[in-house]
Amino acid sequence: MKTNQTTVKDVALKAKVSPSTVSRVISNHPKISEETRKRVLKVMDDLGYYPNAIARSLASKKTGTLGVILPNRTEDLLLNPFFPEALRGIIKGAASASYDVLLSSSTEGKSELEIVKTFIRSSKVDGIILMSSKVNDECQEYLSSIEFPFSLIGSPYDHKEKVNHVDNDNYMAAYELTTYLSMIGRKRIALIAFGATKVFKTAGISIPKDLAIASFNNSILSRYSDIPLTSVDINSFDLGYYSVDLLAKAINEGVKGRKLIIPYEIVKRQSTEGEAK
Amino acid sequence: MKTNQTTVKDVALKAKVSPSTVSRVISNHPKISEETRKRVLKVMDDLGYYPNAIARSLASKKTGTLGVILPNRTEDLLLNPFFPEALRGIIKGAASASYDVLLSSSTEGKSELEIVKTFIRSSKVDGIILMSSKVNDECQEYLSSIEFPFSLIGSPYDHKEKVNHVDNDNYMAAYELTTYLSMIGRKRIALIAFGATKVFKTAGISIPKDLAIASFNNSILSRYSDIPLTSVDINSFDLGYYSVDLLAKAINEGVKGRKLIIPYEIVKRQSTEGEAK
DNA sequence: CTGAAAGCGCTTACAG
DNA sequence: CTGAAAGCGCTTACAG
Repeated sequence: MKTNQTTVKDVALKAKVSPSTVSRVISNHPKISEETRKRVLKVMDDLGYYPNAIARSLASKKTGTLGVILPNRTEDLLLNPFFPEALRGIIKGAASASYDVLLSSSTEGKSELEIVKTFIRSSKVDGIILMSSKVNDECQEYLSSIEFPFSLIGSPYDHKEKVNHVDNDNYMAAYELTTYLSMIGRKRIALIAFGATKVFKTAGISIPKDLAIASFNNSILSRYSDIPLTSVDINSFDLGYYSVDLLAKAINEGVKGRKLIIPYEIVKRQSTEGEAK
Repeated sequence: MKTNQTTVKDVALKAKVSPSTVSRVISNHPKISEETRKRVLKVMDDLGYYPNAIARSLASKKTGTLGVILPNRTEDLLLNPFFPEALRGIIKGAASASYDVLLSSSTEGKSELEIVKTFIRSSKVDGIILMSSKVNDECQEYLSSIEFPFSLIGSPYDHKEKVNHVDNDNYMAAYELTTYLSMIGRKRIALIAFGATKVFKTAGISIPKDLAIASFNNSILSRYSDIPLTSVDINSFDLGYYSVDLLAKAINEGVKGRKLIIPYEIVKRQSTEGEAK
């Protein structure tokens, strides 16, 4: 491994300026003459210089990193396309806002709250994204109480007026779905558990003839299921992407209590085809 | 937000020792008397002190962070259970080895190699995990050339003797699967693309009567598919988990070219049931 | 076993 | 527009 990385000092020396000036060029300070900027940039390039992020963090008290806590349960991560998709959105959003993403998940030994606290107390992140809202969520509580920048995917269980969050209009989605089902002549409408299609199949109930089925979240399963399921696509990628947007605003502008509604989309498939018999 | 965090200095003052001693207590230095250790620990607790990870990194040149680069393609992330599962394994392994995980993915603007370089040059990570091996992988090439600690999930495309990697014995798995299929009387065996079951269904070919199908990777789809697919479970979680193990050894002991074989498991399901007709 | 001192590589008021 | 100086919060030889 190569050691002795080149530093601002090396660049300063070779460019015949002070380290302060090099630093200002790095951070795109406006009051640098075009001439010196170019010269410094050239030297940086010649020397293959790249700023040390850790040193920058320590001096500037900004880490350029966002903390994300993943759920610990396998099923959630695997069966639910929300997590990988939202994570993709977060990574993308973070990249476009020049942030890195620090990931963790609760373990046997550590609760989500403990991870959040560790992230913050060790000064590793500028802000935190909570990927799922829970009732009595201690993370929401804690982050609110110390006023640490964070944003939430989902609906805050409390203090809605203070918590930044992105969400779908689930009420409207359910309403629209119900309306659609009743419009095609369906009378009895219920919300059920995944896996139900197999049960119905075993019980000799035909879908969509005897029973129309629709699901939330547009999972891969709804798409590739024996009978493709009508589903509400909640747009997980965007939920993730815009949660970063909100968090960045919370960090940089002190934004609080902002709410962003991500449009959903009802994807009609075979499971609700045709009229009721 | 609370500012002015308590520092080693505060602790030192109150515990009537030097900052050096506090630092040694933090890092569990062996040559500290039990007495002072206890005293310092008590003060740390009283003051709610928590070491600043950034400052530690800068001084010690260790970040306590592992870099992971995710693929950029949606399909991979969603359809392939490997990624979320392996990621879960990585996070778990990292947690148990006291590492954090820094995540990124290539974007339109940035290649995987550029991300790797940025991670390293900005001193943000101690090591890197490559989640998928590619032919002519420039990341493998680069990391090998600068001798930066990394481990690979999959088989190195080159320099096998130098690259730490975890992998399945895919050759053996394919062999075993083929043997199994031929044992149940199947004559013509082929490797096909996902989505094939629908095509066969449409074409009026019955599974497993006319055709037995088996798949690699034990995806959710194979489990919940109309006709559940026999599949090779490659144990993605373990692949992730042990890639961290290997990486930690690379970082701390300079281990190179170590290879770890993760056992696979053939999960027999309906798609290969019964004898050929 | 413990401390004083220097240093990690930046940033940022302050002054000019 | 630029520089000198102090500081961010730790760690680590070195010396005792």
